[in-house]
Amino acid sequence: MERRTPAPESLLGRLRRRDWTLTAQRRAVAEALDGAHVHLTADAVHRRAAARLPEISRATVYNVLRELAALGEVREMGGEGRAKRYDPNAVEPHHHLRCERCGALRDVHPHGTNRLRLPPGERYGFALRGVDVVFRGLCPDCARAG
Amino acid sequence: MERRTPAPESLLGRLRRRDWTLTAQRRAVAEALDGAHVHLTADAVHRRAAARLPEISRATVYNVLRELAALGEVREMGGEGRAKRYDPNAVEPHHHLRCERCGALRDVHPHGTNRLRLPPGERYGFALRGVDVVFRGLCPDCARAG
DNA sequence: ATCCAGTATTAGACATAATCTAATCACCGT
DNA sequence: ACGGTGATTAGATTATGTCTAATACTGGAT
Ligand SMILES: [Mn+2]
Ligand SMILES: [Mn+2]
Ligand SMILES: [Zn+2]
Ligand SMILES: [Zn+2]
Repeated sequence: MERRTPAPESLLGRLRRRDWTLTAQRRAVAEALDGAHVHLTADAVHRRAAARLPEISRATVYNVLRELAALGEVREMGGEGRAKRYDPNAVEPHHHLRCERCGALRDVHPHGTNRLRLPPGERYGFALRGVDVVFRGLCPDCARAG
Repeated sequence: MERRTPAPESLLGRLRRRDWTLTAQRRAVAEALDGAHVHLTADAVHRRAAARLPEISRATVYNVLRELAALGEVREMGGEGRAKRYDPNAVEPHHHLRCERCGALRDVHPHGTNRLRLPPGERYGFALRGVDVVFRGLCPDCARAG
């Protein structure tokens, strides 16, 4: 019998509970972001949001993404040289698997992350807040393409 | 008695052994990069290189950094914020500790990295090439500053 | 030493991602 | 309706990185 975590509440659901004005534009952005394994660029979010709300501006999409990241509701991920990607899955802790060629990201839950320790001599006085693990590789599409 | 790994050969030393034309510009870039815990942006590399060789162009710095990364002599790191950073320490495997506020990076050698495993069901057909571990926190300077 | 072919370097144009600015708009309480 | 607050907007601006086509340099052959 497999243990299943209950499906986490959607981003939009979490936002409704917040004291945060939920405008049409902000709803469109939240809906564009939602889903599993979704790690869109700001530009892709804008395309999706504009499909529902054609007059939404690029500036608003950037504004809203920045605010959601500041609120801790989405995770902003530096795209290894490409555009940043936005991860709506900020509730369930997880790590990532990234294609070195096309930048595609998958959510993963690797074993052994709780064993990671920084030796005392290598803390350099930092106040630690977390650790990110990124597996690198080639996705099936890119492996075929060379 | 502490076990010490022998000091790894410098980037410049490794490059001399390569079949790779070592021009004045390339030497200036390699010297700008060299050192422990050094993770400079392309722009910072250019400033340092230009201090020695004032006529070196931005294009050349970008060209050389790209080539060194392709040769595997420096590691190109997507700098969670904006500009990529270049790590001359490509020989000794290591991971990083990053300040979430100012972006400062230190080299670290955490325990437990060899225990990291991706469950078979989460490989998504990727050909794995490695794993990066980044500890996040606040450096002493930023902790003081708020 | 000179020449040549291939390579490296260069300035500046171009491209892309992201932010900023200042004007306008929408919503809410009165 | 009015006014104030905050959200949205187009477009300018900044930051980072790539590309192009002309020039300079390098190393080998003679
Ligand atoms: Mn994710
Ligand atoms: Mn490093
Ligand atoms: Zn790929
Ligand atoms: Zn810091």
